[in-house]
Amino acid sequence: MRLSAKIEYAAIAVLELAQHWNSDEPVRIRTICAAHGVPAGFLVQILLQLKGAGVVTSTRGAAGGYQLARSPAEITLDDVFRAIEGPDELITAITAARAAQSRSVSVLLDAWKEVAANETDSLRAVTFADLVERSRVTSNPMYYI
Amino acid sequence: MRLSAKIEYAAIAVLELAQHWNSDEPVRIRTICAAHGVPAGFLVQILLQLKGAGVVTSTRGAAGGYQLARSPAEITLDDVFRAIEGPDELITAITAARAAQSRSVSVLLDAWKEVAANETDSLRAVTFADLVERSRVTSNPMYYI
DNA sequence: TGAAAGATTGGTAAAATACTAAACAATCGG
DNA sequence: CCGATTGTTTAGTATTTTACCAATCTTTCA
Repeated sequence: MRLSAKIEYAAIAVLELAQHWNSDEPVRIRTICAAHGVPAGFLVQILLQLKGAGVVTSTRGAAGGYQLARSPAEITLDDVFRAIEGPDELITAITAARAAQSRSVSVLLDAWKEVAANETDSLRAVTFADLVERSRVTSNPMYYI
Repeated sequence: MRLSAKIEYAAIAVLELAQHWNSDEPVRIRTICAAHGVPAGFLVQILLQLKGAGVVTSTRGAAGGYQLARSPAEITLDDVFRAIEGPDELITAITAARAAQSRSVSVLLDAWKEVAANETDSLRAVTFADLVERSRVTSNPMYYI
């Protein structure tokens, strides 16, 4: 389980948007950067990718910004992961290429696939509504509206 | 779940050694390369790393080579993973650094850790004895002594 | 002693990562 | 309609990681 900075920032950004889900006003990139110290230029790319994957929507112009494309309950860590990393496939490229030649390597390939499937399951198990809820129930001196 | 070529080769090599577990003779690098098309120079490094992690042992000199350090039943995919990638920690470096400042990010950190723990569990669930066994029970026209 | 194996060191080309910068386009308040 | 404010797009780049190769050294056994 290796997380790139890009994915970590993406999750932080989506979580921030999830906390503003009740508000109608879109959240500006600048706001997210200020809140979590994410490099602004980098976040631009990340949000564009999330938008391309249908996770967030954007509003242009003054008073513009980003919002979640759907309810936080319908967005999982897996959605963010796939938006940034692309599909789960072709990751075991070397093993897959040799599986046809060797019975034992093909068994190994199946094992890797099983592990990957498990990972997807546990990423799907976590919604951003969960995360928002968890951060509320624990004692927290800070409020958002 | 991203697998580097290094990890894939490592797993293939360990599996090859697992299949020779009954034999007393160590397996040469050249043999593994010939069997699975692993780049020889690269495999040298990989086996050294596996040796450093205590997964394999080596015998120098003529008729030397590599062997598993313990029974295939006691070696899991997780062992290979950790040997190559290092410990599971500090992978969520960015999120971890910001967790102290923000309640919500700290909740996110916990979620990432949970996913990582699940991955470790499923990697630990697969032993190389399992893999050898699976490759035997399925119909296979090729034999290894 | 000399061939055959691993051990160690040092490199390196290519790709990925983690950004930065700048010009562009859309929106809205006045 | 103007201009400030926001997102959009494209291009570039420094750094790091990846995936190796090569050469030299050390150990072992016949």
